[in-house]
Amino acid sequence: MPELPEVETIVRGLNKFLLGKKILSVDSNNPKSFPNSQTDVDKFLIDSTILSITRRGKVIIINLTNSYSLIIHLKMTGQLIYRDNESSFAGGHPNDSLVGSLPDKSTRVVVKFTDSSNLFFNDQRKFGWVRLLPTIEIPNIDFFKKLGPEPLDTNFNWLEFYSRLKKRSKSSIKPVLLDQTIIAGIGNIYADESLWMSKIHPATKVDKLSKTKIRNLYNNIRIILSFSIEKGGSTDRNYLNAEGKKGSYLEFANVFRKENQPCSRCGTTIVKFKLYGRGTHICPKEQRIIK
DNA sequence: CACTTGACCTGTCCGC
DNA sequence: TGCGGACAGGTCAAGT
Repeated sequence: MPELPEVETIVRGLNKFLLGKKILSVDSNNPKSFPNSQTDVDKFLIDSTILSITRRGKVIIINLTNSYSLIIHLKMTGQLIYRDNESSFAGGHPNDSLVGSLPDKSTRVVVKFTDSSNLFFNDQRKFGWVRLLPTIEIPNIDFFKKLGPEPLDTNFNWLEFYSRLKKRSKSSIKPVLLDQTIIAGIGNIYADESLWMSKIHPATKVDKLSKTKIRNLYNNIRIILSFSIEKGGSTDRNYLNAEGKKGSYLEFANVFRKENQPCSRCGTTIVKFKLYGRGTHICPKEQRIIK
């Protein structure tokens, strides 16, 4: 589900609400969603305080005052929703949200704070997870050790993007963009959107792309991710921000979920097909495979 | 090794 | 209305 802009939006929201809150309890009904034991919870979570909340790729990191952290991967359908008390959901337009009162049947983990506010981890498909780690060990876990650079980092320049892509010169560009070890944070929506903007067919082999094309793709990835953050991310089905509200990027999307609609640049009908198991959207006129 | 497919889950939608 | 199948924003593991 959530890609970089959605996760970034959630992290910004959590930073508004959670800093300085003290944990009263953590409960889970599914060991896959939260594998740590009650002993760990008692020892490392109860009475600790939220120090900071950050993001790396699509992973959320909640740092606690006792040198432990909660790391959270939302995968396809995960949500992290803050409620300051049970009645707070009464406000807000129904169209702004996809959830009613919490917890509900998709709730996998509940973090209660001493001021009676709650953080709910909802996850329909149970792919996502929350886990507790010593803060200092985070960079050492496999996922983070292998994770590629942040596309919006000011130190990440197009030449680095170019050299990282070249490590996969024989494979198609789309699965390379989705490979988190090459570049962090891009998922199916923003891969399709950036390839459309760059007029590149997603099945084009990396070694068929010119330096100019790759530089252009690098620029477009950064433009699209930044723009989506401004719009609060994309709500396709399940995504909600920390306040339980939708993002509006898809109203501005050019190809994702736009099949059978005209291309905004040339009017050709947008086509959807399956590529390496992922739904893929292109303008068939402008995005051609270079042989 | 590098690429590709299936598995992990639940829910919804679409066609018959 | 019921039922089967396809599909869904992500990653792994296991094939080839």
